[in-house]
Amino acid sequence: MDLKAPRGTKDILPKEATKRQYLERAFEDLCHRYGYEEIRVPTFEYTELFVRGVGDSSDVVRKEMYTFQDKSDRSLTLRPEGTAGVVRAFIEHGMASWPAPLKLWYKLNMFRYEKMQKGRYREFWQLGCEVFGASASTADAEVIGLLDAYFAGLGLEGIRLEINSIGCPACRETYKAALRAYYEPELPHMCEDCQVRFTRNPLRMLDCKEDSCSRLAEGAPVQLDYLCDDCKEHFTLVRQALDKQGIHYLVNPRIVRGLDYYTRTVFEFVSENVGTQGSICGGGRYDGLVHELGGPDVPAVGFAMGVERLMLEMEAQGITLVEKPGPDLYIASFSATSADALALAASLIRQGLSAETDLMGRSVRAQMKAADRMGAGFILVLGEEEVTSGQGTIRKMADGSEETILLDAIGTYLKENKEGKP
RNA sequence: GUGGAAUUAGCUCAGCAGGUUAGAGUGCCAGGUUGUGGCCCUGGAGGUCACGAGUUCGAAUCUCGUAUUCCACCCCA
Repeated sequence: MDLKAPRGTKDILPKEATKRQYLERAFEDLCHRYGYEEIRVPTFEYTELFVRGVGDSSDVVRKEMYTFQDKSDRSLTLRPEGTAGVVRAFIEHGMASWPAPLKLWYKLNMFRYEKMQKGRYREFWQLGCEVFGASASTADAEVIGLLDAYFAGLGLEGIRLEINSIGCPACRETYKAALRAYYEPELPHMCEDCQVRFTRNPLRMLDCKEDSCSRLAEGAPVQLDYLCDDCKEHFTLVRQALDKQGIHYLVNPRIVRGLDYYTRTVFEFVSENVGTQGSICGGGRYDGLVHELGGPDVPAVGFAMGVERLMLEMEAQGITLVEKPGPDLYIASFSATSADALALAASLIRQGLSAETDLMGRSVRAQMKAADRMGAGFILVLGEEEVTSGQGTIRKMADGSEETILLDAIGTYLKENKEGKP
């Protein structure tokens, strides 16, 4: 083998695909019951979209994008996240004139050029939701509630919800001023990066991992204390709406999301089981993004959840998902009757059942073993006798009981005797 | 981008003070009365010991490089 899947990518083999289908269907079903509709957007966009949307001060844009030139020399980028593309589509198709609110969900693969680690890949999948047009706190609380319901429905426990408010552009300025006032006297003792951050974006000083800087950060003022009245009220109402749904959360004033477009509410669902950082899902409100990308002034809130991390969490909590069910009937045959067996299987499948036959030319004994291994509900040996007489013996694999049956009646018989039917 | 660890059959791993044809479990295939499963028994296929150099009479075992994965930073899903 000299060719491998590219670094950071992986094949999703049938066993894992089955698990993913389960998670995805549960999500889709829940979204539909909440009134969300699916949207699919292109795998790549013009690079400019992400630079303007996600923000050129974010790590994602600065060093993690898969960017390339196409044959007409346009710069394109494989999407590193979903929101920017969805917002672009929202604007491009005039969705602001659609009945509001517009509630969308998506299932998309994302691409980020990063160093590999557990729960971190260069191609990964996200399930997400976006709500456009609703500025009310209940929209924030709805998407969070949807996630809470999703995790609960999967049987997951102990995933911690952390929320914060980072205010609107107006109160963020007030906060930046407070930060600068706090840091200014200490500036000479801080690292070079922070000297630059001080003027460009003091918020990032809070993130600095230099010992001296991080010690200072502990005593730094917190955005929550500098919210304007509107933002403060919004945050209070979000919390109340969460309380009424019985959702537990932790206010974490230190949550600083990695993408630049967030306003007011930001939140994360975190766990100890999915790698160093533990974030399974992140989201928040982004009231300014649609306008910033050239659209009307439409508020929005949403989230994205990492499917691979979700799967790690499921595994860590010991939640096993149902395996692929075996066929309702396995029809064993001989070389002389293999085509008859195939025809019988095809007929049953057209009746809505599942059936398989041997494609390997194996002995009946080997076919029995195969049927058992794949978890077939019933088995029927179809030899020349059976084909001639039009009847055969059907055996229930679970207990070995057998019945003589007309071949024409098998469909009806199986429907009446399948698992789950009395 | 910085540092550390790992890499032997499909999978999980043993082997290594360097020495003839590289092992186990599991999985896979076949057989155990010519038309019958789950247990059990027997046999078989499957590895250029990640790749490439080097040291050596001789390397899966030592050294260096490359790749991949994992872990810690960084950051995010």
